[in-house]
Amino acid sequence: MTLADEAISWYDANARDLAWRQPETTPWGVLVSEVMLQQTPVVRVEPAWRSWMTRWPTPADLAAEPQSEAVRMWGRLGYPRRAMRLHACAQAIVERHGGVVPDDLDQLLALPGVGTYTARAVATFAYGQRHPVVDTNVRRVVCRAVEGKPDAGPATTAADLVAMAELLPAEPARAARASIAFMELGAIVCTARAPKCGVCPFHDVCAWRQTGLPLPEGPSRKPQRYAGTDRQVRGLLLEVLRHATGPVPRQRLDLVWTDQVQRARALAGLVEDGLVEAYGADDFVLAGDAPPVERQIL
DNA sequence: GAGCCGTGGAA
DNA sequence: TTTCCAAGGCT
Repeated sequence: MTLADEAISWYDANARDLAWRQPETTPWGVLVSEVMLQQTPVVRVEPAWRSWMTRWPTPADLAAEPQSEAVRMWGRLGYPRRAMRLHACAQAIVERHGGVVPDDLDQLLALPGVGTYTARAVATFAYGQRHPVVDTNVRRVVCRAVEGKPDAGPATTAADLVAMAELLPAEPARAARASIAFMELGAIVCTARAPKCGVCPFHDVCAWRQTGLPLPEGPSRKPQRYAGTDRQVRGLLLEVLRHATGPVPRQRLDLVWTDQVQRARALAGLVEDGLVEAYGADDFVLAGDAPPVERQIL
């Protein structure tokens, strides 16, 4: 039994029954799930994914609506630029690919919000192609089981893809299964903290385990604080604009944060990113939300 | 390549 | 309370 075989057997018996894993899920559904799962836990993604797919079952459905609706529907999943890019992605799919999610890796990579991981995930999980799919879970599992190190370094690069490629079965369908199995293993067994080695299918062959589960040496990555940062302020500003039905006066936005300098910087950043638009002299809206100016003046 | 980009739940 | 972490992407 290879590592991949072990992982697949374990996955067959232990995989979570997630909504986007149903056989009827479309490539668009897979793509939406992958974007939503970027840095957001499964438990929060599931209801959002269902709502999203019900409202916009195809890329064309989403592309036909303003970006602001995508950002609203995104709700509090976090990193709302993903909603903006997913909307742009839907438009690109309509314009470049006739509304069909492409199955070519390079064409996927060219889509907004689709990077190395997501492109490979869609090509593999939606189209059954044979590609190494390396996310943070796979990196951690391979790093521990194969290399015997407690945690993978910060950089995910070509080396990670090569390492995983060497573990993949030859047959595409099985290779895809191996990738999802490694991911699942990292998500629910070989977790970042308190790994459940007792139920791990790699228990007897894990290099990390055989060397005594050494702890990570030195300080891990820098703690990325949140409180008091521009990100928090952006979040507060966007939360107001998401719930607005019309242009929001600057004075209303002034209430969310006392530091005027930081507040202005955060708002300017949102505008520059394309999430927010100035409306008239002193109002703001979610980008794409602007009512016709004529109607406003009349 | 380091830093930035949201949010919430668990330890 | 604070810290850490969650299927990354982009500059």
